[in-house]
Order: sequence, then structure tokens, then C-alpha cells
Amino acid sequence: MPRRQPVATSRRSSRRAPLLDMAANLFSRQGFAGTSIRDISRAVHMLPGSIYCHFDSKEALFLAVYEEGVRRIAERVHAAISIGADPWDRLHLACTAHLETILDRSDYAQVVIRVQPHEVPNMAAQLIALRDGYEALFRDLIEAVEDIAPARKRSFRLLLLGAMNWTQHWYQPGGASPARIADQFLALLRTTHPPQEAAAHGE
Amino acid sequence: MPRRQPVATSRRSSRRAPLLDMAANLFSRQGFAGTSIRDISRAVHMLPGSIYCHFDSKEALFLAVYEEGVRRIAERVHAAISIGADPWDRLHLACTAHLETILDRSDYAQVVIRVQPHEVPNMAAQLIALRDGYEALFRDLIEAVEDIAPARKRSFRLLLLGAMNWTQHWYQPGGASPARIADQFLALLRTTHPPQEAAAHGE
Amino acid sequence: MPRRQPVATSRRSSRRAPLLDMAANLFSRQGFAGTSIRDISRAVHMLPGSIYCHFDSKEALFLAVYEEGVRRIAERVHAAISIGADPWDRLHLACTAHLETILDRSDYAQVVIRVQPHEVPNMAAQLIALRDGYEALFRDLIEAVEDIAPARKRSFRLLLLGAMNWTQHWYQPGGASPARIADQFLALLRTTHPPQEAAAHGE
Amino acid sequence: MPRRQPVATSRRSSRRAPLLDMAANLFSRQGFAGTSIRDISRAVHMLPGSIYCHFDSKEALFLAVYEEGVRRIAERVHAAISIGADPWDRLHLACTAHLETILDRSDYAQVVIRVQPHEVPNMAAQLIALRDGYEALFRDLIEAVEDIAPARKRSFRLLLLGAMNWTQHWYQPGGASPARIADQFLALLRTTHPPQEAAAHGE
DNA sequence: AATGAATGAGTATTCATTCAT
DNA sequence: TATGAATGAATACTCATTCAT
Repeated sequence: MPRRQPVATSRRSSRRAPLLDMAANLFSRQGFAGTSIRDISRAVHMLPGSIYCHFDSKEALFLAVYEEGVRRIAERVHAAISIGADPWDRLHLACTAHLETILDRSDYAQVVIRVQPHEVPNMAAQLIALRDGYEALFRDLIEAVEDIAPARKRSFRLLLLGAMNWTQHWYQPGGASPARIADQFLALLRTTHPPQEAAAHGE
Repeated sequence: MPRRQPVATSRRSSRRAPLLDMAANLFSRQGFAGTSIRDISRAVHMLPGSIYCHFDSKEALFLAVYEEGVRRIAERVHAAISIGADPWDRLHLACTAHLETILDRSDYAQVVIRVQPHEVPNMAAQLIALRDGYEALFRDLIEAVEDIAPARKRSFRLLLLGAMNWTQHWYQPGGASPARIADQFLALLRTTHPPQEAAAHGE
Repeated sequence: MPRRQPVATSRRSSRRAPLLDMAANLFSRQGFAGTSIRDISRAVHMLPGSIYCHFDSKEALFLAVYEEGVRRIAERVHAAISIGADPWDRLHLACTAHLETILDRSDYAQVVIRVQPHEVPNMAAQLIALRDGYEALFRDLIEAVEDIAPARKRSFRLLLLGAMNWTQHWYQPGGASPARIADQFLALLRTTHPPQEAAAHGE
Repeated sequence: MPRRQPVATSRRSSRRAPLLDMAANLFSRQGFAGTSIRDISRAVHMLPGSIYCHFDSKEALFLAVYEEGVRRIAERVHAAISIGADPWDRLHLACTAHLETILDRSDYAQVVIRVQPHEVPNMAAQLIALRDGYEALFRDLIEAVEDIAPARKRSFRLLLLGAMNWTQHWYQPGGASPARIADQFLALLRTTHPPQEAAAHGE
């Protein structure tokens, strides 16, 4: 597991990291259009113009946040699945890591789920590419699960990812934990195929 | 089935309806913060100020769109389930109607799914109440399905609705139809419990 | 001679005319880039944003000033030459009117001479077309003067117009009047060819 | 004739010369207000702040360009007239050199013609003094031409210099050469006075 | 001599909204 | 019901300049 730099940059200006953090926080709560450069600069005790020392535009700043967000979820999910061997286990671990990251851990990751690429002028293509890169991971994980019929793998993936990503709309810190939600979702999708006491995953 | 007014209002000015339509269209594509009163007024060949003859504020206009959106999905779903008797059938019909409405039929309905209540200043509570009112319908439908274990009904609902609402992010008119998507999603959730006698809605 | 409207517009908002006047004044003294919307709005006791009730952009405002400027010189020159019959007389009258307008009478006209079309983003073509339209007048006047050799008419025109337009750089209200300057310039160019019978427009 | 340093300065930093060149280029095309320190620094691959290692302010940088511009035209004109003896010849040579320099040779010289002194805050007096110093040269050359009536020398100079300086507005590299333009302008002004039969300066 | 970051004021323009007509 | 003009604050971004390194 690689040692990770503070925030995607080794040790630039000490104010770049908090700036990016605050941007992530505000974008995750208010979206792209709903967050102004002034909002961000105020929160980080800079002048609006000073932000442009670090990023060329609001879109570029957003892209940096999004990239970091994708990096963070991907990293956590990769780390999580590395401890499992069985395909269902690995999928389960991935879902737990995914939900934990987007619900509790990281404003960056929340941005990735919450902000739709085409809300961000001139950045849609790049954002979609980043997100697709991440989602390919789930494609692979689901591919490896033998007792999902091949014809259903695509809708399985869309159902599962959609349901997980939508949790942002109703999740509340007090309630069921992200891990519990992952359990419940997979239970609904798994019990289907392999009654778990019996001969394992033979459909 | 109730005769429906042109646009949720009896028969006010002839320009109110297109105004609301255009607002729905723009809000559904650009979100609340991303759509300006000027955008709307331009699209409907009015002056910005003239919009205030019909609505007190941007938020009030949005609320009207949202209300109409909820009304429209609810109406379609109610109409759809009325032709089914079996709980699974009724759920299936509801899902199809839900997906058809938010994916193909109505900008109004799309707004309801796309715009998060708390993006809209001072309106979150009302919007959430409206949405919850609609979602209660699914709670009832799921309640009636006996072969979902009671303890799982909540997560079943959240999984199903989340997955359906998320389709907006990947749905494309050329691909699988909303009805087909509904089939596929329910197939994944149903085969689970009782492939009992025979495949009713079998894939 | 046609009755002329206050400022290119019949009777729109009472604040549009002074706005255009002030813009003409500032553009004529500070150029396009050197004049800000704030400068103009301050001078006319408006808020910067209010200017956009009247013009879509700084460039559009400038174009309106420029058009009016061309209109004004052209009008004055046309009026002046209408009282002459002899080609030299007509040219002389035109030069006097041209110089009087760009030196003393009109900020609008001064803008036309002072601001180079390509200083104004996205407007160069339109501005050049307007200016060329006006200068065609001098082409015709010079065409009619028989004792300028045809091969020299082009350079005659460029010399004369260039010298006149450059007066803005050195003219001072106290010194030689625009009419006197016109006399002197034409004397230098006329004595050349035909000091024929007697001095018509004596120096 | 003095040996000339690379760029008006003995042999400072190797980056000062390209900086000044680029500034001349940009000022000549975009004027003073239309050119930013950032434009210049970008073009010369420096950071904006680094320019202040070489010049105290934007105005000081401009002044350096302007001085160099005046130096360059004056130098070329001096060199040109040194090979002529007859006053008309010398004037002709000066005009050719002047036009060649401001039209084809030097961004520096173009700045002198293009930018009006009072566009540059707090520098007008110095710039005017520099320009006047140069123009005095033409005063002397015209003074020496005997067949221009003394009373007309001033307007002759203003006409000639104005027409030449204005060429910047219409000159195009493909068309008549600067030397040809000088010929044509002087032909218009000369044929006047000296009935050409007399041997003299047969062109 | 040059950098990288920052400043504070300023850039053109857009925002939702108001109001007399 | 709608307009046209205006407001005052906000929008993203750029300006010339400074300063510690």
C-alpha cells in the first residue's frame, strides 16, 4: 500500500492543501454552480484572486478535487479488496469501502458521486473518463462472481452502483452504518442465488 | 382517472403554462443554481421582471415545478398500478411507470429526481415533504409483497428506489427502454426469494 | 438638412443619451481599452450593471458610439459640400467640415478618428466597414477634381486624410482654427498643379 | 557615429533585451492599456513579478521601449540623410527612412507612432519631449528647403509628418513599399513649387 | 535575477429582484 | 399582465505590484 502524499501534491504552498480541502467540502455540499470562488476563498481566508495562484479557473480547481476524489475512493476500495479472495467477499468488501468513503470519510469522494459531470462547463468529458475508470473496477469485481448470470451482470452493476450512490440522498450519520448498508444491499442481491448454508455459490 | 388541468393550475394566463414548462426543462437539465431567471425568461420570450407577475421568487417557481413533477409521477404510477392485483405485479408496474416518467416523459418529474432539496434555499423542508409523500407509495407497495422479509423491506425500498433514480446518470434514449430496465432490476431482486411456481414476469 | 434626433434614438430612456454622450467623451480621450464600464457608469451616475440595460456589452456600446460618430461627420460633410459646385471648392469645404467635426465639435467623431478598429475585440470588421463607408466620400470628391493626375488620386487621398486625421495629435484649441488648417493643407497641395488665373481660396 | 549597444543598455542581464523586444512588439500591436504585464511576461517566459527586477513599473518599461524607439528612428534617419547634400534630397531620404522604420523595421519605432503620450499615466511629458526631439529633425530639414515659403513651413511639416504617421492605419506589407509611399507623398508636395524643367533634382 | 505566492483593487458581466408605467 | 429600466450585490477572473525566498 503506497504512502500517500497530503493532497495529491508533494509539498507545494502550505495553503494549497487546505484550499483544495475546503473546495471539496463546499462542492460536495453545494454542487458546482452553487459554490462560488468567493465562498471558497472566504472559507480558507484568502482573497478570491489568490485562488488563481493555484488554479487557472474554477473548473480547473473542481477537476483537481474530482481527480483527488476518484483517487481516494479507488485507493480505499483497492486496499479493501486486497484482503479478500472469494469473489463475493471481494465485492462485499468493495461495497463497504465505497460506501464508507462516500458517506463518511471524504468530501472529495462525495464530490465524485454528487456532482454530475455535465454541470461543469467544458469538463464533462474528463470527469466522465475519471468516473468510468473507477467504475470499471466494479465491472471486474462483478465479472468474477460466477453465480451472477452473464446476461445480468450489466444490470446487476447498474443496480448496485446506483443504489449505493443514491445513499447520499438519505444517509444520516446516526442511522445504519455504511458497512451495514452494504450488508443489507448485498443480502438482497445475494440470497437470491446461493442459499448460503448449502453448496456455496453453485447457482 | 382524473381529468388533468393544463398545468396544475386552473386557467390562469396563457403564458404561465409555457413558463412553467420551460422552467421544468431548464431546471431538469441545469439544476437550480445553474438556471437563472434570465435563462428561463429568455427561453419563454419574456422579460425577467415579467416572471414575477406569476411567481414571487425563483424558489417559488421552482417549488411549483417540483410540485407538478411529484403530481405527474404519482399520477402515472397510480394509474399504472390500478390495473394490477398481485403485489409483485403492482410493484413491477409502479417501477415501470416511475422509470418511464423520469427518463422519457416529463421534465417536471426529472426535476424531482435530479435536484436535491437542499440545493434550494429555504425550500428544503417542503421539497422533502413532497418527495416523501410520493415515496410512501412505494413503501406501501413493498409492504404488500409478502415474500420480502419484513426486516428487509426498508433496505429493499432504498435499494430499488436508489437504483431507479440513479438511472438518470446513465440512461440513454437509444439503449434499453425504461420498461426493460424495470424488468431487469426486479428480476435481480425477485428471483432471490421465490422462483416459486413459475416465472410470472420472467425475464 | 434633416432635423436630427437627440442621439440616434428617438426618445428611449432619458438616460440612454447622456450615457452614450459620456461614453463618446471617455472613449475619445482614453481609447477603448483605457476606458472602463465603471468609468462611464460613474460619470453618468449609474451603476455599472445598469449600463447593460442599454447595451449588451462594452463592445456594443462602443459600436453605437462609433456609428453615431460616423453619422455625425458624414452628415456635417455632406451638408458642407452641398453649397459648393466647383470640385476644388467642394473638397475644400469637405476638409473644413471634417476638421471642424473631429477637432472641435464632436466627441463621437473624435472616437472614429482616434480609436483603431482592431483595438476593439470582435468589432474590427464592422468598424472598418463604417469608416470605409465614410472615406468613400473623399474618394468621390477627389475623383471629381480634374487637375489631380488620375495616377496620383489615391496617394493624394491618403496624404490628405492622413494629415487631417493626425491633427488630433497636435491640435490645440487656442491655435490655428480647423478651417485655417484646412486652408493651409489644401494650399500646399493645390498650388502644385494650377496656380492658374488667380487664387480662389486664398491662403 | 557611435557604436551601438545591443539594446540601449550596456550589457545587463541576457533576458532584458528579449523582454524589451517583446514589450515593444506587444505595445505596438495592442497599445499601452491593452497590453498587460502578464501578456509580456508570458510571451517572454517569465513570471510577472520578475519583470520588476528590470523595470520599476509598467510605465517605466514603456518609457524604455519608447526611448529606444525614438533612438532607432532617429538613428536611421540620420544615417539616411548623411548621404544626401541637396535639401530636397535630404528630406526625401529622411521620409523614406522614417516610413521604412515605422512600417517594416521596428516594433520600437511603431510604438512611438502608435501610442499617444497621454495614454500613459504620468509619462506624457517625457514621451512628448522625446517625440518632439525627433520631430525637430524634420523641422530642420524643411527649414533648409528654400522653395517652401517660410510661412508654409510649419503646415508643410505637420501635413507631411501627419500623413506619414497615419500610414500605419492603412499600410499593408503586400502593397506599395514605404519608399514608394515616400516618393508619392513628396511628389504631391514638390511638383508644386519647382517647375521641374530646371535641371536640379530630377528624380 | 528570478520565483511563487499573495495582495487589493479593478475587469466586464450577470444575479434575483423591484417598481413606475 | 407585462414592460423597460434600474438596483445592489455577486459572478469569475485579471490587474499591477510586492515580498520573502
